[in-house]
Amino acid sequence: MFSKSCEYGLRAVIFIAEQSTSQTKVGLKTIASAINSPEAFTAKILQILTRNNIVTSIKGPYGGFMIEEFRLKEITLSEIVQILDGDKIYTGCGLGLKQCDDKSPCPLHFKFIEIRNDLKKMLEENTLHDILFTDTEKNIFWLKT
Amino acid sequence: MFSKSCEYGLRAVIFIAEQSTSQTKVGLKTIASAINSPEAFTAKILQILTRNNIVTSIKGPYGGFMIEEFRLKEITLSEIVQILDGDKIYTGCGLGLKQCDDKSPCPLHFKFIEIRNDLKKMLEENTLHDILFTDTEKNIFWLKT
DNA sequence: TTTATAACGGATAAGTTTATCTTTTATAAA
DNA sequence: TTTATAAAAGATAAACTTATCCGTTATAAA
Repeated sequence: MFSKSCEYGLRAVIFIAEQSTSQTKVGLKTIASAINSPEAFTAKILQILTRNNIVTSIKGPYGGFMIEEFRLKEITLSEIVQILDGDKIYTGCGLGLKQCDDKSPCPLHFKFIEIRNDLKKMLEENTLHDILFTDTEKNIFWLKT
Repeated sequence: MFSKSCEYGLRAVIFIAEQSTSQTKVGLKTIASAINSPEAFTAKILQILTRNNIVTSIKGPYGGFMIEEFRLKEITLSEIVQILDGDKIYTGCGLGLKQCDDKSPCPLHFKFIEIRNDLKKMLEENTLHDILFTDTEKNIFWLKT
């Protein structure tokens, strides 16, 4: 569904968001080991997310990554996916055709948009805050592994 | 969503299916140019689909690819996708976690399976016959381009 | 039986994504 | 101000996907 970059990126952001709720800034090593991702590669992804104002980075000793609290209710999963994977997941034809739309649809077109719109809607509707505070206890598990 | 291989494969199969309804066997060149895909690469994909009994191939002069009529109502999009892309699209976690399931779900788990199940259902419910004979006139367009 | 045709199969190349390494830049604390 | 620390940035490598090339095999028609 998503690229590796995007998967790591989502995991990293969710982890950082979790920590940020207790004002805790986290470093790269901590993040990578928590979400089980390759460190250097994760660093690259975090750079992109920093440039795109999803996370805030602080250099130097006691530095690390964080997300400002008020941002938790603003940032949607959709934004993160768009930054890391572009919008091919939203706009592309299921069969990879360039000239496929409502007017001249491929054989799968209408069946596809339905599902894609659901995905899009889900990603747009869920902010980091939603992810952290729905399901309460369940969603911490993956930090432990 | 799908890999290039899978996109080309789906297009090729749908095209061959279309031609097969009028007992017409089609060659590689015809297929590749009809669906606008690289010839040699498409050949590889058709080999896989032949080995997996999706299409039937006939070698030699007047040879080509076809799908037996009774198979049109048996072959689902799901089968084709599984052969070409495996089942990562059905089974993988949205965040790429290995240990993610109903028992210990990642933060996106339940929101994800819903959409993935819809996709799965759609692919499983649609046979080649369905693709060819719903939407009638609309679905021929892409042969012309 | 020979010839031409078209799919098959193996090897190889190009392109992209994933991943690592090394140097630079910023900054907090001594 | 110096030192240690941690992110940023650039270069490079490994792995995978996409794509092409070429010799082999099967087969229909002459």
